[in-house]
Amino acid sequence: MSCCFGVNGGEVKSLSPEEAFRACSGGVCALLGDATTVPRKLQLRRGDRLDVGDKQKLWTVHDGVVALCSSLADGRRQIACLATASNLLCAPQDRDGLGLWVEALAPSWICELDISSRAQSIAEDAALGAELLRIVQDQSNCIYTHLVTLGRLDGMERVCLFLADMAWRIGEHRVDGYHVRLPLARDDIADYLGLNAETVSRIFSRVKKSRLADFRSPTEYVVRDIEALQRRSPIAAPHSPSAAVNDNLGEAV
Amino acid sequence: MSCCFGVNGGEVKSLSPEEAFRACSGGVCALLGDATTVPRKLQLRRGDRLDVGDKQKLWTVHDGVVALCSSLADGRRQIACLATASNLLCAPQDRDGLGLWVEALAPSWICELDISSRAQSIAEDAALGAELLRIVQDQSNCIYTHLVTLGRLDGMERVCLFLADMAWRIGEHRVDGYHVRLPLARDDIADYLGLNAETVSRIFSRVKKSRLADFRSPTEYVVRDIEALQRRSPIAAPHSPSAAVNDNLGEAV
DNA sequence: CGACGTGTTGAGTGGAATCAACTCGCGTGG
DNA sequence: CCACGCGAGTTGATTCCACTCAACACGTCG
Repeated sequence: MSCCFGVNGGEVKSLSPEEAFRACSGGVCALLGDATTVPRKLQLRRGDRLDVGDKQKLWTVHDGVVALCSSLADGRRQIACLATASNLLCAPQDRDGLGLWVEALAPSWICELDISSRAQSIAEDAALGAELLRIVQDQSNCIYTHLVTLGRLDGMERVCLFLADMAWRIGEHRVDGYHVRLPLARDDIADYLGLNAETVSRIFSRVKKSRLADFRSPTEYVVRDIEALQRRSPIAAPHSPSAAVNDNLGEAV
Repeated sequence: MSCCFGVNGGEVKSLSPEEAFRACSGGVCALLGDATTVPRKLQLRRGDRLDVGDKQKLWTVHDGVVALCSSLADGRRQIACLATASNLLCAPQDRDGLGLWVEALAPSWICELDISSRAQSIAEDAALGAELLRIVQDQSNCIYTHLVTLGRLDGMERVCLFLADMAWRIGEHRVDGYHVRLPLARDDIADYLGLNAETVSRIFSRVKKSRLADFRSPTEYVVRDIEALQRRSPIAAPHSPSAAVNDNLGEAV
């Protein structure tokens, strides 16, 4: 079996099936992978896209940031879901008028599993089905929360929620607060939050001025009081400890 | 087993277990219901709410309009998902800071199935798990599309999408076009579309003026050219024939 | 009849988008 | 070494869309 593949022109590290399978032999991959369904381990550069197509696929993010994206005919883009290290991602089915793909927003390592070929197993193996159900539900929860964010929060609330969430997810917790290296560009943040890049930048400035977060550089910020940041948004960050019941952290890998 | 229940003060028709089971013996209810898991058939009035709680529940809408709602502490409400006759509804798990409930937006008949007690069966019965997976995925698709709507469509686009969708779902197709009796109030439409009631009303007026739909009364409109209405939105209506692949119409009941 | 709920319309405001100018860091090449 | 171009981010001026608040229209029901 050949294991070389190109991803929209991106350079993708290729592994032998054995390496790939060994590389990701925990969690879902262990449960779903077998001799015929080998997880593809992919190295993605920022901007690399993976087609969703009509196959049922599953992605495990090992490093970086990967997003579930759609775009309209005129180019408007909306990011529905962000996945960082150890998160799982699964895609809804493509719909008319809605392009749908998975995109790396930063250099990333991910593991792709095409479970279409396992349809038979899923129909027969209850444990497999239950695990898949849990994964789809987790993602559905995540999208649900984000829907409310887009429908009812204003710019400041969305940005504070985002900054707090990123601090929980990828921040380094030191004595003086959470240190975060933002791996996303302003455009990407804007497309995730349903805003535009200039507005995001402006709100970042307001956040800095109000001392809710301290931007050391365009891609680095420090949050001294994450509770205060949280309180600026009426919704709890999906990955905060208090909301951790439903996330899929720690069960992926 | 007692089968009398009150729903937030609403008058709820009570049926004997036998009646209830017989009333909804097709589709999911047949698959999931058994002697111990009897579907509750409920009659709801506009405004009646069903708690989601931490149980895994499933609702089949037989008549009316039922919505999946959340609200923020300050009262802002967002409707994530609308279900009309023969649609299925399942709820994500409740999350911090996000109230979550199922609400009838019009007088409705629904069937509620608490499948928590069947957890064991789900873990063992692959067919059951696969069916549940399909249901959750369908709903996830629906929420996903709506997320993009809220994130990237302007008021006019959202309203035209909504009007076209309702025409497909509950409109009566006559020679002169689709005749629709809107079962939702302006407030509810607004909370679904992430707008406010006055804005919805204003846009309805614009739609009428531009002849995309003809409002005969506040709750009745006729769409002569539904394709033209569709084209005003960059997203296809989830329940239009062209997007029907993913809906759950016809498989419920 | 008047009260009430629901929907419509208008005036004014505010928040985010658009368009444009500018800064900054970085890599390239003269 | 510096000039230059380039991409990313910031900031300002202006516009536009949707929200807020308020008044009014309409149908229903006591």
